Amino acid sequence: MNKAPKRRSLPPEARRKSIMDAALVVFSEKGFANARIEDIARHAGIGKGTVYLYFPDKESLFKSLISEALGPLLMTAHARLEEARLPPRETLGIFFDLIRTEVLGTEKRDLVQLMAMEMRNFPEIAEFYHDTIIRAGLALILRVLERAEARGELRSTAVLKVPQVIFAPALLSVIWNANFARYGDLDLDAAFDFYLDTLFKPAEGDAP
Amino acid sequence: MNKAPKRRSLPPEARRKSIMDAALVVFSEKGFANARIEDIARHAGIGKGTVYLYFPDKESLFKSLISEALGPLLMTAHARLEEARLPPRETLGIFFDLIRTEVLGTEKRDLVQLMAMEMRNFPEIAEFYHDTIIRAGLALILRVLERAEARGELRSTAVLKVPQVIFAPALLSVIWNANFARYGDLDLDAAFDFYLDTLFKPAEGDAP
Amino acid sequence: MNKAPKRRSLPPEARRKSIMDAALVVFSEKGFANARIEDIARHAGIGKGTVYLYFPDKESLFKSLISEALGPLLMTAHARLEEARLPPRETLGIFFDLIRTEVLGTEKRDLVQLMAMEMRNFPEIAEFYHDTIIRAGLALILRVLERAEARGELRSTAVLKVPQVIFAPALLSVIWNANFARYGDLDLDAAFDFYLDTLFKPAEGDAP
Amino acid sequence: MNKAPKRRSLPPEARRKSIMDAALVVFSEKGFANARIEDIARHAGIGKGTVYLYFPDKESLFKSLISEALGPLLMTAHARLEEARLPPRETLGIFFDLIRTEVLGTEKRDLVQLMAMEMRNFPEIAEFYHDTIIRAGLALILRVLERAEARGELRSTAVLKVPQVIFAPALLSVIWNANFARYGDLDLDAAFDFYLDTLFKPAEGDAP
DNA sequence: AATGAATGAGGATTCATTCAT
DNA sequence: CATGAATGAATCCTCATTCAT
Repeated sequence: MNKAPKRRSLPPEARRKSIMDAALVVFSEKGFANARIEDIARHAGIGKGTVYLYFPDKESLFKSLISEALGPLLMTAHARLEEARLPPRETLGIFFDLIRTEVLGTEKRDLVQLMAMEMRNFPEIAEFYHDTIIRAGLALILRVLERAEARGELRSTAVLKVPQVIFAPALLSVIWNANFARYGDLDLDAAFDFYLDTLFKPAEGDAP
Repeated sequence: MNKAPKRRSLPPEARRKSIMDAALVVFSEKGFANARIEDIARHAGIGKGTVYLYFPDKESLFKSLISEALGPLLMTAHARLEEARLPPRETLGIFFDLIRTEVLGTEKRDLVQLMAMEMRNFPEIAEFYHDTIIRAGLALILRVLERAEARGELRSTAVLKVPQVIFAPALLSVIWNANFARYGDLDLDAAFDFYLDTLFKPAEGDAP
Repeated sequence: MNKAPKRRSLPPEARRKSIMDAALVVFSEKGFANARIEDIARHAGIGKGTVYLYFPDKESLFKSLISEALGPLLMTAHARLEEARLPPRETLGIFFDLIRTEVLGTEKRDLVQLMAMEMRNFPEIAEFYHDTIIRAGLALILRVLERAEARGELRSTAVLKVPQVIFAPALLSVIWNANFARYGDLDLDAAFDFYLDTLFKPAEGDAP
Repeated sequence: MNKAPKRRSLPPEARRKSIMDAALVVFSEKGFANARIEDIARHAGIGKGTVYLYFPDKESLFKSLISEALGPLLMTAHARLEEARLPPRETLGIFFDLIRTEVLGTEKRDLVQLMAMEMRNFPEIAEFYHDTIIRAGLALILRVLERAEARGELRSTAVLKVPQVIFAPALLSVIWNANFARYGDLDLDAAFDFYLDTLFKPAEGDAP
């Protein structure tokens, strides 16, 4: 005569994943402070208490979300860009494509937006993100730019002092779409094209 | 049923201002949700209840902060840029200077950061900001870019489809400095130089 | 060069009265707990602090209101009823008339309603009211009823055990009109007629 | 960011009931405005927050209290009086008995007192109460009185214009006992007897 | 393991009261 | 005398967290 039919579906790792998926949705929509654990649980189709079997508290859930999802990001990029020894312009083109398809085109976009919103409140996240992703990403980009400079293809050396600016359009896009989508989307392709068009001189030997 | 010490002082407008100043500090540091009215009051050197003599509630205080400080921003820019019929590149240079000195160099920087953080939670603010500042700002920039294009000075016409990208470095700077300042400031001058260098062709008749 | 034009109109006793008038209005409308001192002050056309020059606190104001207005009530009645040695039925008729014109027809009606509402929260008021008004009023009525009984005019001696019931229609009227006036007023005249018609037998020697 | 002991126990409907019981006690004692949710919780032997699991806010709790307890009141009366086609005097006698045993003799008495106190502040309650109870009650009584009149048993037809007066002794009793019990209870039996004795003529054919 | 009822710390807001002007 | 800006105690309500089932 069992009364509570105790669901027992997902294996633990999958359950953990489904909670993080739900958390991404809810945190993205409301921000950390306004997201209620109960909402996340409901989204994941589980009870409130269950969340605490997988994460010690709300903050941990949030931090896990950020680090586990954004961590692997650069791996791919790095590998793919380093191996192919393409001309800088093509390399950057591929990089932009990666950003577009691997981040902005997926729900990871929401994570980036979340980070921009909440980093201020979670310095450890900022630190983790900086040490793990930013630093490596900037180094990666910087190497490409320096190669371009070495080949005399860089139109302005100023960019070597702010490699971060390469990420500006992506950041802009995330923030714009999160807040102003209803007034018209931002044309990300145009933004990337603009960068590619202006950053590099035409390939050697092209028309003057 | 209460006691109550006392303290008379500031004229009402000054008091209101001092509350908004304190609010900017506290909201910037903690974000809207984590800022306690009592903190703001203490920062302003007044009692909790006094805040409510000047603002009906926490949200109003926040919104007033945003709208009263950012509202007048574009006025100046617009006036100054339109009157001076300078070449596009110079015009944009002045514009960047304005951003640097009037926004990023002042505490308004914190407001922009606050907006980027909280707009998601306050759609009315996003709307107000879009209608009041963004739209006008984009139109302003677009006119400059189109003038440049008409003069054949634009290196890539792609930017005409995303005038927002002109603001990307400023946004990046705000977010970077808010979160990663301790890892080294972002070189905003270099970013602006980079834009100016690559956006425009050398003036007509210059050396090839 | 005076800046504040310091009003200085009413003499102190009149000022005190005007505050109590305002208090009656506001307390009646909102009840003690929901009435704000500031509302009362505004009603009286004075500043908030001025109220405290005449009453030490909100509760005192309320109590003064009750006791000073209801206190003198019975004086009149007593005097008028005792002196005129009319038959009981006429005496009670006059008494009902007094209630109608001196209480229910004036703003004192609101005071009675206020009392019915707030006595529970102010036992001292209940005590004062009981000792000052109720006891005397019941004694007065009881004497009339006993005179009627002595003359063999009382239809039921049960009323001698609950003289309070003589006041029931007045109380009912106050509460009904305070809460249900919009659904139609209560016919107070009919209620008093009903009492007079049923309480007493027809005068001695009348037709069977 | 919180701790939390525990305690499991009552089934939900019982828990809800226990909160309403506690609420009746506390609201009756202090009135709506002065009752603290925490007091009610403590009375019910539960934590503050638990109240909010069963009622969205203080006002809802109060309104539920009123409507759920007083709503069913008339059902009984109506049924019992209509079915038994007794003479008017007996019918009214039964009605008074019902009031005495079903209302004044139970804690519902406190509810009536609460209503008399708070209706002013909650017009919706007044409306609900009027539409649900009062109207039906008055119609019920009126029918009895009219039957009496048709049978020539009514001593004064004035009562047909204020059937509310039939409830006056009950109301008086509630208010008296709530406020002046310590000075001696009101003799409710005498009051009802008085009404029954005077309202109706002796049954037809009795001695003159 | 999973649940959700129960808890109480935390923070927004109100308003009686004081007192500098 | 009069004023109303300033104060902070008091209370409602939310929601992260716990734990009996």
